[in-house]
Amino acid sequence: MTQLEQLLLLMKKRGCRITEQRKNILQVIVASDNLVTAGELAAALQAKGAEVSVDTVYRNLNALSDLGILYRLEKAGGCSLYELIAGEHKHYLICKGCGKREAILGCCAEEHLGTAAQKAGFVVTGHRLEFYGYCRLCAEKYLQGAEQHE
Amino acid sequence: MTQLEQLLLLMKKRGCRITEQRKNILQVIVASDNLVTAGELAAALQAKGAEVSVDTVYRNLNALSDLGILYRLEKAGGCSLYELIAGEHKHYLICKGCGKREAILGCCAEEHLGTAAQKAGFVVTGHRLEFYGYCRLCAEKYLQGAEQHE
DNA sequence: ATTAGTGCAAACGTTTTGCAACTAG
DNA sequence: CTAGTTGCAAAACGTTTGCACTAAT
Repeated sequence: MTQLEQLLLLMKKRGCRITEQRKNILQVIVASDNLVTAGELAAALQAKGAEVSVDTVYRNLNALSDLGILYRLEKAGGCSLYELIAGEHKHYLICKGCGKREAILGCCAEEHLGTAAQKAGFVVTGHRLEFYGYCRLCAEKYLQGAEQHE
Repeated sequence: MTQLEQLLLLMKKRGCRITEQRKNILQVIVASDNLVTAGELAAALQAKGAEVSVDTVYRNLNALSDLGILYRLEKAGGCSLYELIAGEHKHYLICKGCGKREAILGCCAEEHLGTAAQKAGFVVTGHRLEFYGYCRLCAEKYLQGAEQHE
């Protein structure tokens, strides 16, 4: 069973109907290394010849997020990233030059939880850790010794 | 010398003119625990009787970010948080119930850098670590044992 | 046949921009 | 004086929503 079939089955189990649009959307997500923005998704669908309106894209991304199938990661400029929750916990290197994302393994954040967070009576439901910078290719173009907190 | 005076001096040094609007904007930021959204800032300015148009607020927030005086933290729904870079490195607990932010001290992210990031030829210029959840008060309202990756 | 899902179009809220008037230096 | 800054208005952007229509079950 392919990953796509698995996802469709999961949606069906949760009471969702399987439409052509949903097949196409999930197919593109899977083909995009399980990580896309709404814009990329819409463009990929169009390139693919699959007619899916923008609002349907958003509605499905939200539905999939609500179902816990996608994880929504808000990004600069309001272009959220949507990632298939494949079970493993990931964080990203995000290139400020070309926008490329690269997953990094492991997570150092859990240790933090024991300390300040719970001490403040705060119930932590999730977290987010991203590194910003320049990938190998973009570093050549942009390197000027500048360093910013971001 | 107050923090406000320091900031104004810093802007002047960078070739910026000191206007009434800028004084007011910086004053509100300092008074807001060095952390505001554009919306909060505009509201606080109005409440204060300082007439500053929205676009001026945004232009200045961006200018201050470009100058490296403010750090812009993008948030869900496009309501960015702007934080004075006071030298110290901070991360936040962000309440999904009331939107309250609470700073947490220390940072575990640096250790991560040595590993995957640089190994991938990635030049890291900054990072971001936030914890999401519910503060003591909101936890009472929202607690249903639900846990989401976010 | 029933109801979830779709496309259209129009709206939303945040943020950005062109332009003419203003003002700090 | 003059370049930087402002306010206005209008637009851009990503995203959401109401509605009638379509299609999956």
